This record gives sequence, structure tokens and C-alpha cells, in this order.
Amino acid sequence: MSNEALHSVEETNQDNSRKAGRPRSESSKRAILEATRRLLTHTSVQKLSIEAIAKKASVGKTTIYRWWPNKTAVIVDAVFSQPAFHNILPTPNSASDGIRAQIEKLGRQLSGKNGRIVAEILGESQAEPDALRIFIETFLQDRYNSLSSLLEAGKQNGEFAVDLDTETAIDVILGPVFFRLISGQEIDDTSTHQLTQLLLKTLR
Amino acid sequence: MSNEALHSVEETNQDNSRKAGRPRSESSKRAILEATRRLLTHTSVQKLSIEAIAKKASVGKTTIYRWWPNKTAVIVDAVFSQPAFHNILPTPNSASDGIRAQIEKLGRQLSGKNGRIVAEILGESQAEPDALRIFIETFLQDRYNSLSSLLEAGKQNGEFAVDLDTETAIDVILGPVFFRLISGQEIDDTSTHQLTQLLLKTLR
Amino acid sequence: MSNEALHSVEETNQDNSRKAGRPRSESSKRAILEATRRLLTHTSVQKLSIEAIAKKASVGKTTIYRWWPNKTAVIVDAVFSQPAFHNILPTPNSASDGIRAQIEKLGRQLSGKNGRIVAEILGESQAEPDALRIFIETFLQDRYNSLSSLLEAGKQNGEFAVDLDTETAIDVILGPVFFRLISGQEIDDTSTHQLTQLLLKTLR
Amino acid sequence: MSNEALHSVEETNQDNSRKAGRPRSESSKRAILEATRRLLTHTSVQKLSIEAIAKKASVGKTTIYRWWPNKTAVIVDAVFSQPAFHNILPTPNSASDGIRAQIEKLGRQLSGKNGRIVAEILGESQAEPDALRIFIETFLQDRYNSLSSLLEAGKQNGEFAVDLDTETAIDVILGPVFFRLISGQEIDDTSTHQLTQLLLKTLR
DNA sequence: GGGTAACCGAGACGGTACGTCTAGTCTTTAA
DNA sequence: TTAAAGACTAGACGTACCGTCTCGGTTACCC
Repeated sequence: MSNEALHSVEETNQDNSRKAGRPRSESSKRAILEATRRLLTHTSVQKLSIEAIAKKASVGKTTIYRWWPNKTAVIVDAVFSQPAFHNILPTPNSASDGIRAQIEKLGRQLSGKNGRIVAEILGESQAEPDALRIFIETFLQDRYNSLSSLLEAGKQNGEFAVDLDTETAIDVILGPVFFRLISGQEIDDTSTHQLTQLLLKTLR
Repeated sequence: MSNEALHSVEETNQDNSRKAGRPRSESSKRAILEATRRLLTHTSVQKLSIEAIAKKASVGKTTIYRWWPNKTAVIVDAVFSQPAFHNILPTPNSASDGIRAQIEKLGRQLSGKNGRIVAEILGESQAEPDALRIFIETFLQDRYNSLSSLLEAGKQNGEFAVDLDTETAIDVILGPVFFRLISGQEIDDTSTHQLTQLLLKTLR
Repeated sequence: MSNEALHSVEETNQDNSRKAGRPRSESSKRAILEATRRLLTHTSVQKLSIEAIAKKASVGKTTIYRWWPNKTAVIVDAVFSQPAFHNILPTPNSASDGIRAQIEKLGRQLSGKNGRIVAEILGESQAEPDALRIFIETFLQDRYNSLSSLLEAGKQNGEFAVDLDTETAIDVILGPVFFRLISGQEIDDTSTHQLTQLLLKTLR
Repeated sequence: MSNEALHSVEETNQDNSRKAGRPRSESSKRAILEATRRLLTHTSVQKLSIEAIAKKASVGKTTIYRWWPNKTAVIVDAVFSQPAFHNILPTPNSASDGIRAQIEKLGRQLSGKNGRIVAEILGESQAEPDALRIFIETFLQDRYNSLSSLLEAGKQNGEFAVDLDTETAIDVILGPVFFRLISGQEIDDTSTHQLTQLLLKTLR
């Protein structure tokens, strides 16, 4: 899934009809996202200002407002378009293995500096439904869908209990990781490992 | 535990020596907390401003800053001092029962309007370590400690596996509820019930 | 004198050699001037924007900038090309009559809505020498020259004092009218009449 | 007349009851007016921005907006509070002398750099009735009243015609000077002298 | 009648300034 | 000493225009 595509206005170049007017500057777009990423290494999501991004990217504020509805959208775009956040995993040997891999990958993505940024994005989104929607579509949906498939497969091949409620199971898998994230607890290999241990026992 | 006491500077009037000068106005304090609660019914935590509180409470901004370090502290104080957020539960028949009660109570507290406010406070806290600390001390610690006791008791009396890691178990219990909260999913009796069903099976 | 000709770039069709390329669109030109006039009935000169004109006239901004150097030039063009601002007067019986007619005509032109617009143009011109030059060439020069001729004629035929300084006299004739205009005093028949009364006595 | 007093909010310290709250900072006020004067030596009235004043004066924009309704008000305050613009003249020997002195003083005040600034203020005021009112009250009214008194005195002692219309006469006296100002003509001793010559003849 | 040149509309671009808002601090009088 | 009132510096917000630019397309001429 291409994260970048989701919420910045995207011309579906299916139709070869070019619109009138000067076309969008790709270099400006890149400069904005790059500036955002750089600023995020020194500043929190909430303290990051559109003005600072515009200045750093040598871009007019209007150019940012033209293509993104709000600050959070820019940041989500900038952060989740990075390869580190792509959700690509090898085909697993079993449903359990798949889920284990999924949790471990998520744990690694949400550890350290990057985790802090995601937490701040998620925090910022709590007061802005639009931002939350963007966050979900861009980041969460993918993990959710993967887990859903794995759980269904596991139920079918006997790895997991047949009467397992998929939605609840996903909450139980993703919940603890995000809970550690937002409650300021460390997310490391140890905690992730212990979590998978306990969870896989549960699902059976 | 008296939430209100934790972080607003509180004179322990144990010593009957009255300090010189005008004493702290209890009516101002009440007015501030009440104004905050009222404003929160119409405004999100992030959009609520100290200025608005001061105006509504007919109080100088300085008075607020004198007694609370920041906006989040005021809000935490105002919200969690309400009886609905107190964590008082009857002594349970068993560890499992206690955990079930704990989850169900939390689910009720985090549903609806109140849940939204807690989510916004938690969101706001992601960028401010001080605020997060206050939130944890005032709201989370209590639940954490209760669960910890229950789990230990359960492990001792054979209800739960002896090798159960308490910290991980707490993450698995609280995580899903908070995950539903911050990801915008409904928290209702059904979801809470299904969660307890799955969890209690796990812990054994 | 055709006002419109003065400052919008005008090909002196002396040479009948037509240049290559698409010729200037007369319909766009008309649309721009008409839109400007219409907008001026609702908006002040200073608040009128090139963008608004372009939008109203369904014209690209570039087209305006191609043919006029700045906003004031467009407005001067739009306003003073109207017949009401042409300076055509019947041949007078005497120099005094000519001057009286000139003042009265000017008074009528600078009264009411039109007067307000001229005042705003003149105001806008105070900070832009180019705009002032255009205003003078398009509107003022004509009146100045007419008065100059009349005064010289009057001095020759004995109506006015021979030692009358023409430049000063013109200042004394035009000054009061413009002073009333820019100081927000009404310009009506009464005030104009009283002015001519006083002035014609002066010049003798 | 103290120009400065007219339109910046002024506490009439008649009543010795001081209001609660931090009082207006006189040093900020001085810094704002001084910064405005300095900036005006390099920039035109129209290009001068509130932001530039605030920056130069090390003052919050809000402080400016709190005490002056708009840019023009600040500038009028800054410019006309200077001693050079005070309208203090020695008691004249005659009405004619008084008028001559008045015109010559005005001529000197409106010549050179200062004249340019006044012209720009007057220009700016053409689109803003409030600004025009302030300009009149602060600068024009005084001259108007002086001339009015002188003319009435002159009519009574026989220097001027009894049937002279005072309002019209003032227009004829002030008009030419302002006309030269706004039409970009030099105002110097020669032109002022020739004007008085002609005018004083008229009024008789 | 194809090439070329200047025009056209549309609209994105980097910028500047606006006037408003809030933060957190400071300074006064009143209690 | 604390309270209320409210002014202070600072700086971000989102909007409006500026004057320039870059497109695809149009409309004349000239060879």
C-alpha cells in the first residue's frame, strides 16, 4: 500500500486529460515532506508549526495548505511514506508465525524515536477525527487487515479456536503494543517477546 | 485515593500555624475546576484554553498558573476528581472475578463522552512527559496496582499460571480497552464482555 | 482627448506592418475595464484586487499585467475612459465664462460616487510616482492646459490682471475643489458657485 | 493643542482612582511611535507594516492593536506629535499678517520629506473615513480654526470684505497648498510667496 | 497550408502582511 | 501574601493578494 497516495490530493492519471494551469511542483512536495521529517527529529509533533515547515522547505505556506488539509496530514504523509513503516512481511509458515512476525515488526516500528513520533501523531489525532481517520487509513488499516487474514486462516486450519472473535482478537494483539507506546513504557525485544508468548497461548 | 490531592499544591493544614497573607481562595479553586468541567462538554481538551477557563471562572490567569503547572494538570484535576472516575470496587470472590470487574468498570468509565475526554487528555499527554506522569499517577496507577494484586493472588491460589508475567499480563488486560478508545472504536458492554471472555481464558 | 489611449500600451499604427503572433484580444480588454468599473461601485480602490478583476472578467491575471503596469493604471483607464469624465466644453464668450464653466464642470465630475473614486485614485497615487504621473496625464493635464489658455487669453484681452502668475492662478482655481474633495467636504452647486464668485474677483 | 492626545485612548486622570490591572506601558508607547518615525524615513506610509513596527519596537503586535485602531492612526500619532508640526504662531499685527504667517508656516511644514509623508497619510485616508477623521482632528482642524478666527477678525476691522464667505475663503487659502502637495508640485518659498500675494488681494 | 510567434485561460508558485488568538509573565490595586 | 484585572512580548494561525511562472491551447501572420 502506498501511504503517500492516500490523502494528499492525487490525480488519478487514468484519464490522460491534463488539466489547465501550472502543474503541481513535485520538487516542492518533496521539499515539504523532507523538511517535515527533518524537523521532527528535533521537535515534537505538537510544537512543529506549518510556518517552520514552509520556511525550512523554502515554500509558501499556501502551497502546504493547498495540498494538505492540516498539519497532521502533512506529518502522517511525511512519516509513513518512509520505507521503515511499510508493512511488507514474508509469507509465513503458519498463522501463528505470521502473527508473531507481525507483532515483532510492529514492536520494532514503534520503538525508539519513531515510536515517539507515532505516539504524538496518535495523540494529536485524538481531538481531530479527520486526522484520526487519516492515521488509521495510512497506518493501522494495513496491520488490521493482515491480522484479520491470518486469524481467519488459523481458525480454518485448526491453529486457533474456531469460536475466536476476530475483532476482539485483533484488539488483544494490537492493544498491548499501543498501550505500552502511549503509556510511556519501553517497547523492546524482551517485552515484545513476552507478549507474543502470552498471546499465542491465548488464541489457541 | 484522592485524585485531587496529587498534583495541585495542597497545604497540609496539619500544622495549625496559619501563614501570613491572604489565604488561598477555595471558592476560586472550585470555580476553576467547575468551569473546566463545563467547558469540556462543549470543547475538546486541545481547544480548551487557560484564558477561557479564567474568564468563565472569573479568575485571573495567574491564579491558575499559581496552582497548576499547565493546562493538562487542571483538566486532569477537574475530570478525575469526579466520583464516576473513582476506582472503588467490592472485594471479589476470586481473582478472575476481580479482574472481570476491573475491566468492566474501566469499560464503563471510558465509554461515551467521558471516554472521549480521557482519550483527549491521553493524546495531549503524548507530547508532554509531565502531563503523562500526572495522568498515570492520577488515573492509571490505581488500576495497575489493583490488577497487579489480583494477578499475584490468582497465581498463588492456582487460578492463574504460576509462570505468568504480571507486567505483560497487565498490558494485555488494559491494552485492548485503551486501544479501542484511541482508535475510535466503540467501547460498550458487548466488546467489554467479549474481551473478558478471551482474557480470562488466556491467564489460566 | 482619448483618455484610454494614454497609458495602456498602444501600438502607434503609423506603420502598417502588423506584427506576427496572435493580436491582443479586444474583448478581454473590454471585459477587464468593465469588470473594474463594476467592482468599483461596491469596493474602494484600495480594496479592489487584480485577482478580483481577473476573476470577474474571466481573464488570466497575466493578461492584465501584460497590458497595464499596475492596479492604478487599470483603474485610471477604466474610470477616465467614461464619457462623464471627458473634458469637452463649448467655446466660451469670455475668459471668465470659460473658467466658470471649467470649475462647474469639474465640480460636477468630482461630486458624489465618482468624486469618491477619483479621491481614492489620487490617494493611491501619493505613494506611487508612476501612478501619479498617469493620473496627471490622463485627467489633470487637460484641465490644466485649458485653464492656462483661458488665463493667457484673459490677460491679453484685459479681463485679468496682466501681472497674474498663471501657474499660481491655476493652483488657486483647482486647489479649492480638490481640497474639498480630499478633505471630505461636500462638492455641490452651492459650494462651487461661491468658489467661482470669489475666484473671479481675485483674478481681476 | 496636543496632537498625541486626540485618538490614542487616553485616561482622563481627572479622577484619581486608578483602575486595577497593569497600567499601560509608557515605554512601549514611546518605542512604537519612535520606531514608526524611523521606519518612515526609509519606507512609504503604504509599505510600512504593523509587523515591521512591532519588530523594530520590540513590542507585540497586540499592543499596537490594543491602543490604535489601524496603521494610519499610529502614523498620524507618530508624525503629528513632533514639534515641527505644532501650530504655534506669534500674535499677528493684523489679520492679513496672520493669514500670511499661517500659509507660510503650512508651506514649510508641507515641504520636503515631511510633506511627502503628510501626502501619503492623506492619500491613505482617502479610502478610510476613520483615518481621515483622525487626520482632520489632529492636523487640519487647528489650521482651520485659526484661519476662521483671523478671517472673522479681518472682516470686523475692515481688512476684508464683509460679505466674504469664511468657509469658501478657507478652501481658497488651504486648497492651493494641498493641491500642490498632492499633485506632486514643489512647495517652496517662491510658490508660497506668490500664493499669499494673490490671495491677500482676493480677500479684500 | 504549415510554421512560427504572440496571445489567451488557468492556476500553482514563493512570499508578505494581515488581524486574531493564546501562551506564559509581569505589574498594578484591593482584600 | 494572595487575588483580580489586565497589559506585556512572542509567535503561530489560516487567509488574501502580490507579481511571476508554466502549462495546454488559440489565432493570426508569413513564407
